[in-house]
Amino acid sequence: MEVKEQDLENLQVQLSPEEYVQMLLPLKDALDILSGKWKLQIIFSLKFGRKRFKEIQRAIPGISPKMLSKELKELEINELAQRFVYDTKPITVEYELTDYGQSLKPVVTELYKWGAAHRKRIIGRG
Amino acid sequence: MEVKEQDLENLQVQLSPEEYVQMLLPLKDALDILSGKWKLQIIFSLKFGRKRFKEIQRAIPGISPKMLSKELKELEINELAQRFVYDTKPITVEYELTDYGQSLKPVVTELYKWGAAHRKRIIGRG
DNA sequence: CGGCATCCGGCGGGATACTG
DNA sequence: CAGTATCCCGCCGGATGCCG
Repeated sequence: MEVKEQDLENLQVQLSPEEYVQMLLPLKDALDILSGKWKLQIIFSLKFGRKRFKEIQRAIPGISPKMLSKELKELEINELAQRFVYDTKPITVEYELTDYGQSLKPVVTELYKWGAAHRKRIIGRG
Repeated sequence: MEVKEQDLENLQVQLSPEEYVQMLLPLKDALDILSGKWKLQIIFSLKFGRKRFKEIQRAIPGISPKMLSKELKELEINELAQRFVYDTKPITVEYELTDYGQSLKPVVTELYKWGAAHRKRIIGRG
């Protein structure tokens, strides 16, 4: 089965249970890579250009060096971020989104937009 | 500080560290509600209409009743899903996205699209 | 059927200290 | 600076059983 993207928003056809499961696979793949507290925040913070390790850490309150290191490594493995080492004293390390990582911008942007709308909604109740 | 959405994609202005932190808040809010393995899968499975508890469970391989119940409750608290109980024998319970929950469709769609592209990329390597 | 209560084991991830 | 190593606690979440 193949579901065309333009049909996704308002799909009316009847699908079998197995077809539902099939349709979930791309979403699961994305979540396997991106879910968790930190990864999308890191990607967001790298959207605006190359950053040093400590800059990322400062940009994301609450993340420990251990977590940041682990998450960046996973982003590297999935070819979403790239690591650059400079032999200065002390050592300098920078991270940057790969072209492939840039392809996540629409995802992050949608999430950001929804979060912003949600904030307004919540604050509006005060 | 206020960042206009249309500037988000390719922001060039220099931001202070504090401004970066501020910009992350909407994303954090969204992640607080949506992050984790299951929530977006549940929302995805409800995109196509009202479903019974067991239907959702069948649509999402690997989720236990306990998890599903807990996650649905959290979606309810955040007014993203609504619960309908019917006094049949045995009892029937259905879930449906609220109008507010529907506002997540673009998020889920972007994630789905990215996941689909990622699948192709991975499979293409063999 | 759609849950909740209880038990329990594993590991995610914080805190702290250390290194090239 | 950019991490690693170690310790260790908490809670996430699976398995099972029960209930309206």
